[in-house]
Amino acid sequence: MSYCYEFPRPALTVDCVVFGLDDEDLKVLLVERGLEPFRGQWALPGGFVHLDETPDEAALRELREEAGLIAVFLEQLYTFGEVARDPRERVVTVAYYALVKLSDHRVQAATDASAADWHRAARLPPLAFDHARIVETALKRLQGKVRSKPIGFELLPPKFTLSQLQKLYETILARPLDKRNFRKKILGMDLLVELNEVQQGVPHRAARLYRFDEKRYRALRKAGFNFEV
Amino acid sequence: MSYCYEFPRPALTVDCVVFGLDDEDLKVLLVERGLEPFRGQWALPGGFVHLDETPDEAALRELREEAGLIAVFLEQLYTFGEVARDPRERVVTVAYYALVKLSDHRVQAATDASAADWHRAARLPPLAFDHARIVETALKRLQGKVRSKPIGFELLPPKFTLSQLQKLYETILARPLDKRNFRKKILGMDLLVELNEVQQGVPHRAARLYRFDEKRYRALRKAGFNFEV
DNA sequence: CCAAAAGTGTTTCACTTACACCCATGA
DNA sequence: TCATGGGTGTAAGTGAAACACTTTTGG
Repeated sequence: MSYCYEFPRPALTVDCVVFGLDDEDLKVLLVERGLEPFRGQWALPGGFVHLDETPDEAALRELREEAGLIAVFLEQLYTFGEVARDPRERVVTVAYYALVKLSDHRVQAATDASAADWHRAARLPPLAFDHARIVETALKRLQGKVRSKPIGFELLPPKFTLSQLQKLYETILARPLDKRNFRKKILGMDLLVELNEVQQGVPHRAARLYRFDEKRYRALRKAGFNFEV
Repeated sequence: MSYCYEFPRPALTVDCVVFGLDDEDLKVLLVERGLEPFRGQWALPGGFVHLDETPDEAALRELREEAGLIAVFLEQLYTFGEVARDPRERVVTVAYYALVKLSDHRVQAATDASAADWHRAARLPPLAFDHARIVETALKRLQGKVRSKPIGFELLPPKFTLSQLQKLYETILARPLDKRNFRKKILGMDLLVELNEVQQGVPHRAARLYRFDEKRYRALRKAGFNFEV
């Protein structure tokens, strides 16, 4: 069976830049290509948009199929449509970026990708297609968004310390922040719940744990509050 | 002749939200549909992405063909891909927004649209497809962008008064601004060149004319300057 | 007791906001 | 001379940035 149209159509795909954060760095999830072109090279997880799904759904599905990831923060990034971005044929891709808690997800390389692994966002290997440019765009977007929306919490475990949070911002924004000013600002927003728990297993004074108060954020935002770091 | 593929493909289109500003209001360019579906209804200018052009190029081409517009500010907005957004078949559209100087462009209704006209952005007629949602998204984006980038000037004639500029921001942001503070802030940015000319043909004191200094903006931006209204 | 990170306030400066009157011009 | 918008400065408040030492804990 084949599908025929009066005019030629570009193929439509999705590609996902999945960010995770570990103790050292901001990471990006890459899969090793099993097929030509760019066989053996690293690429973003992604694939074709089916007729019965939206691009959003296609992105979620690909993340599930290629990396076993579910229920992550996902946002459309940009649509890349250079005529020659795929050497085989005309392919337009809707790019997404996603945030996952690395603490949850040890990635299992899944069915249609031969391997999936996390790479330091700051030092990625050469990527297939125009994926390097997509990652670059995603990083910029993340840097902007993380300052104006509390999406950074998607990268942390549910309970975290203020130092972890600060390090997150320092890592993503690639600049140091003042500890006292940071804590003042964050705590002043009244978005964190102070837990009666402390960090475990550290070889020094244990820090207090906090959690992000999602409901409170929604309430404040309704009342005109604007998150800004 | 027809084009056959192993798997079915969504059609890919572009749609443009073109903003213009006249003495009263922010306007959006709409075309009247000559064909089913939604025949006779207003819609955004747009059309199919050809195989030999990028979505950006397709958007520029459609603007030229449908409205006789050229060389405008154009930026990709978002890709809309709801499965049922077109009742005929699966169509994914890459939406753009554009800014034009209404002073230049009296729109000529062009070839493949039966009519094109400007409508108040705040009170649009019912639109075909999901175009109302696209316009809504474009308006929000414009409101954000106009504050963080000096794109508002694209809506004004090359020479303009500070009152015109202020009115532009008040119109787009839909809130009043303080005259003295506005002038202080804008002039303090050192982005406007004070011309030795004044407004003509007004029945009261003529205001001084300014122009936006594009080169200066690029230089300042390189040096870390951030436009913010 | 030492190393390592946690936790904590104050001052300074820049920027934002609020606010009201006189001026120039054409009709 | 009148109506209409053009043009101007100051004071108060708010938020950002700079900055260093003490505390707690495990090893």
